[in-house]
Amino acid sequence: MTESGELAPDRPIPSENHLADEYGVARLTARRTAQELRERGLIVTVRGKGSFVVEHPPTGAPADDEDKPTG
Amino acid sequence: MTESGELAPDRPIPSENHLADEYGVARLTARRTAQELRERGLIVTVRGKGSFVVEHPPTGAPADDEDKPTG
Amino acid sequence: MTESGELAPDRPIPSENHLADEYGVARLTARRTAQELRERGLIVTVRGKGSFVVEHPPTGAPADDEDKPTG
Amino acid sequence: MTESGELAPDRPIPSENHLADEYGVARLTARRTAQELRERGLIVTVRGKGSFVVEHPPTGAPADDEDKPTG
DNA sequence: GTGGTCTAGACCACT
DNA sequence: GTGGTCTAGACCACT
Repeated sequence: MTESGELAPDRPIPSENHLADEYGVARLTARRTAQELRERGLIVTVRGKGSFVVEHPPTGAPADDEDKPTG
Repeated sequence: MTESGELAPDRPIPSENHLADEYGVARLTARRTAQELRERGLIVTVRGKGSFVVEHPPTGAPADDEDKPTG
Repeated sequence: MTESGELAPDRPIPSENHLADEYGVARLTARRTAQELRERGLIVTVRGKGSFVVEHPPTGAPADDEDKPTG
Repeated sequence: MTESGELAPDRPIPSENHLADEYGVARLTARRTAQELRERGLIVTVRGKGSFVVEHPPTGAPADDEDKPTG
């Protein structure tokens, strides 16, 4: 999983500035990408620290969409 | 008034380092909190000594917002 | 008035990142400088836009230090 | 020169807090030690960064004691 | 051993 | 692509 520059668990992903710089995109674009990964549960973000790959990502239940069943 | 962890007049509040440690935040964040208490007149800060609770804090007139009524 | 690098009214001053880079200081330090100019009424700051020189700055009456003479 | 835990050129020396912790002395004591090394030209200190060992320390001319001869 | 201020660098809110 | 705020951690001023 880490052979071709992919991300490893418990390692910080490159910062928003770095990603923006690296891929020649706007910081907002980098931010949106991180936001999407976060919503999918693939990374967790800590203010002032960075974003980190989660070890066991969920298989399809984003935090914001979950619906507690009444029964 | 001091039974449940509340602050007592003329007693130093926990230091910035202690508060940062206690609440798991950076020292700068703890400093900002102290700064707010200072602006509200609730504590006074002495360099090299600590911050102290004032005995008779203002009842609702922060330095920048005060409005002297005419009547 | 703008010949030797001085600031012009209604023009943004260099960004915090630029100033930090220019003078070799941390961004927080550049921010503190801007904060002082703001408190003196020399610039106004708009989030996401920048800081701008005011046209008619106060002539010497900072909010906290002003002393109305009786005579 | 680096065999028994001694300091290496261009490497930061342990911080004041670390030294104080390591040797069980007060921070003030650690600070005074660093100050003496600084006065002897053995280390240079950068605010917010740390103190660094100089490569070619002077052989006996501390910065504060030097006397410019008039002749 | 406290509060004061700095470096470095991260994400956040907004335009 | 700006200003806002945070983490982490260094030395400084003072008592």
